[in-house]
Amino acid sequence: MAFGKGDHLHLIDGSTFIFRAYHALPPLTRKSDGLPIGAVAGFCNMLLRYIEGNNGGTAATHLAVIFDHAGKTFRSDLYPEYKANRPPLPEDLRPQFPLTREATRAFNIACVETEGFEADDIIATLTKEAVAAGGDVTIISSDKDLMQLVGPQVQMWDAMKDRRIGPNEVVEKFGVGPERVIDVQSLAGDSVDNIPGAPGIGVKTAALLINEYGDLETLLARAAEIKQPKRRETLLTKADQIRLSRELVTLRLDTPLDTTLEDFIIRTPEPEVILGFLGEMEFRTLTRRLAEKMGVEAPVIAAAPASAPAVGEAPAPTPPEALPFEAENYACVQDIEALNAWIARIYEQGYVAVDTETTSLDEMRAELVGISLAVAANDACYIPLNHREGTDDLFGTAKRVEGQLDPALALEALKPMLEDMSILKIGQNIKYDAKIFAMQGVTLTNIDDTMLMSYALNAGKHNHGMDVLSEEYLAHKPIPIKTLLGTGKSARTFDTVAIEDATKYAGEDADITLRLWQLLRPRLHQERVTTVYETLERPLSPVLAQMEMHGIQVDRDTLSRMSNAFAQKMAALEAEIHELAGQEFNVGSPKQLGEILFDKMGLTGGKKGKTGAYSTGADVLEDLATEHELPGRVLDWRQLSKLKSTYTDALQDHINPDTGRVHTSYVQTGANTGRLASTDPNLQNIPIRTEEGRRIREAFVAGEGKTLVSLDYSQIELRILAHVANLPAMKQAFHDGQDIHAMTASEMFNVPMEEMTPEIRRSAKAINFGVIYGISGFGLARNLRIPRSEAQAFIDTYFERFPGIKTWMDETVAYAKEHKYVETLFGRRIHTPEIAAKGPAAGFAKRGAINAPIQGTAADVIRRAMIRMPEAITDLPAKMLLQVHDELVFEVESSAVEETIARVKEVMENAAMPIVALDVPLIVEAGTGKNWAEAH
DNA sequence: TGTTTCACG
DNA sequence: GACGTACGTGAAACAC
Repeated sequence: MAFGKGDHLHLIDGSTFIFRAYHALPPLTRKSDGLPIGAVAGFCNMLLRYIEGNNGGTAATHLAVIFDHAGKTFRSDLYPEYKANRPPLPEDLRPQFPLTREATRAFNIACVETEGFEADDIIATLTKEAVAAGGDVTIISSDKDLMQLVGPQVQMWDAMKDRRIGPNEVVEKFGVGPERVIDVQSLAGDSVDNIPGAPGIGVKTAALLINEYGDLETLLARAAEIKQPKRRETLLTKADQIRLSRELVTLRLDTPLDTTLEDFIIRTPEPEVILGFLGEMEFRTLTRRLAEKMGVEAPVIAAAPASAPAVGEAPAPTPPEALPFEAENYACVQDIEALNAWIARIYEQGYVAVDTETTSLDEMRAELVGISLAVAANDACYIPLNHREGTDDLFGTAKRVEGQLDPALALEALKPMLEDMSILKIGQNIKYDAKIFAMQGVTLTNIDDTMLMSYALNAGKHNHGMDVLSEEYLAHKPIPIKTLLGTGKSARTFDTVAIEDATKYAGEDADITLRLWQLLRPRLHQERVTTVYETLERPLSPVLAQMEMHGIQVDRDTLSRMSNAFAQKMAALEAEIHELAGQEFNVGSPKQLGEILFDKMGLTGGKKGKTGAYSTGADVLEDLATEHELPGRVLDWRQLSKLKSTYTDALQDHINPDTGRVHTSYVQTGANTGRLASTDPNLQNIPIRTEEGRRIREAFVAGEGKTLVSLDYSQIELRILAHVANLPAMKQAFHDGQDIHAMTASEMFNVPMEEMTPEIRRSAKAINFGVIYGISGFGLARNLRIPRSEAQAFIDTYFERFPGIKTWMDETVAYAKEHKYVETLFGRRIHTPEIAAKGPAAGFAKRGAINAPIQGTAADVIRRAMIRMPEAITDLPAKMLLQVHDELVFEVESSAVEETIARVKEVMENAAMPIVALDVPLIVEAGTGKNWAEAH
């Protein structure tokens, strides 16, 4: 295809990139052989940033990087002094030039240079060609010499300053439009390039003259008319010099080239090639970043020096030494000199394990008691800040323990290090510590989290708390916190722990964290889950921290009124139940209820399980409701009891007195599939399915002048199923925007869509969900309350009509059996150690293996959306507050609701891209209101 | 501390 | 052939 109208050529001025990179970065050298590579690193970084969208807001169809050729150019022949007073090339830059060419080619970008010409001439020639062909051009450079090329089809883009250069910017710079830039430059000359111009005339005067006379030739011809004697004299006597200058500054439009515009068509980089090159250069961060971008595993690169990691580079952990723990080795930091010495050591090393000790697990109410740091095994310290004497006086003001650093002073000293992007802060569940620090005005940046590493590595194998990890990986049982604080009613808070004990405990926590990091970091690579950790875990942690700290406003009065109403209704029901039972008993006790129902009243039903107690679950009571009035009343009572105790009562206790809001905690490692869990309180199970329960959502409100906006994925798990199991009929239905359950029903029962009844649709819906859960005849039968044989017949029909399902399920189970794990589309691994089990456990493991890739992929999708969200809405008065698996809730200034919805939708619907291109569209639906009931 | 129940996706 | 069973969570109350 010939280059032409509609095409857009981007020309990157390679020299600008190289010099900028060289001067912007410290003189980095390759670890293995000392080769200077700072400019190459910066160059690659800039190319990557360009690829990531720092391109002037215009997408290129064609792209090339243009370089200056080494050696003399035709300009030196014209004027030997041309560029003669340039400073010599730095020694360590010269060997990097060929490497930048190699880098460009490794990115699969065309690379152009021509002997005897400058990059600017090539750019000019290519620009002319592209314009003649009817295309558009963006020149990525800030070089003023290129401004003469700007025109209706040609713009420049200053990538460093993120600034477009069009005709207006040219006028700003030269006082004339692009077409007269050459004339002005010819007069004004250029000291950097050593172009003589007209002595005594600068850009200002030159522009003045050109604007007055129209162009350079006219000016020179009519120079005698100029009033100012000096200017007149100069123009008359230096006309030759000015014309020479014009030749020097005029870019050549006829540079010989052995490539054509078509050669510059955009090409995707080959992962092996570009990652190979970056690996060879030993650019670890860049390799990782690009590998993530391309959705492939980064190759392992030799360890970087532990002493001086490059900016933004996560240093490679040194191999762990199986040293026994020596708690008595931990230092207690009690003066500023000692603290500063630790900070200096951390700067030297480039990374540190951090842990905070506080008075509460609720970060929003916790007070900072102390901080521990570890730089190596057995090399840790504890900084006590707010330890108090154990005994409160009558006013609750216990005395501060002597010999502690002033907290403000200590934090002031630590803050620069904690906020320094070049120092890696390692934590175990570091979201907690980040929030504690945030309350102190310190923003923890550049973090690693051993808990999240374990989650990426081991989801499904074991939990990821420090105790488990320490025993699993370090064969060391940490000091139980119980031994310091006690349990139950007599439990103390950490601030009353003796500093000596606290030092051992806190020092150990930091020590363990550091050792875990040393072990787990390299395993991410070995187990091929670096991408999961880097793209789905590490960046989510700060996003969650922000959401949790914002919290959501909850109206206490609304809840309180509901509680009272529920209490009254419950009392009435209770009396009725006792009446029906003929005796008083604890309605909330399943055991007592079972005895009343089955022993006393003789209703039919069975015992259950190891405890031998009657089962009185909702399904059982619903069946019994046809025989007797009592079970129905109990169901009503239970519903109210649940709503009151779990929601209307408990939520009030969770309203933070300072903020008036409820701050949940998301557990990133809570669900093996990649889903989040929400605790203290759980805001992911606020009622909605019954009208009475749904009203609890009315208590979740937007602030003054704000609106709650809820956006949720429509049928995301079924869409993912359609994609992974490759179900053409279902994919088509999603493309057509059909009612998916009705479509399934129509397909299964041969009922035309127009004749669909709610009853048939309901069955199909149950089967659709059943499939996601690893369908079984028994389960479906119970759910639909139909005979098992009938349920099995449904399933058989389903598998017949959607043949991809069975194949996919079998393949998935086989994969799990072979690998002992399954994967989401994004590479998240969920281990299935039980898959080989015999007996009932086998069924569980099978269904889990089938469900995990679907639920997990959906979880990955919304995670990706959440990670991108802060930047997408950064300029809007909108805050992301809650996540409920397939729903995100925002609080937005009412005037910005529409814009927010548009932006959020965009991010959510495209969240799988570019790593995964689903065969079905992801659709997001939005709702708004003053409260969550209205918004959902 | 373990079990049962039930709220959500 | 029997086992038992829909997937993933958290919180509250009861029972021991």
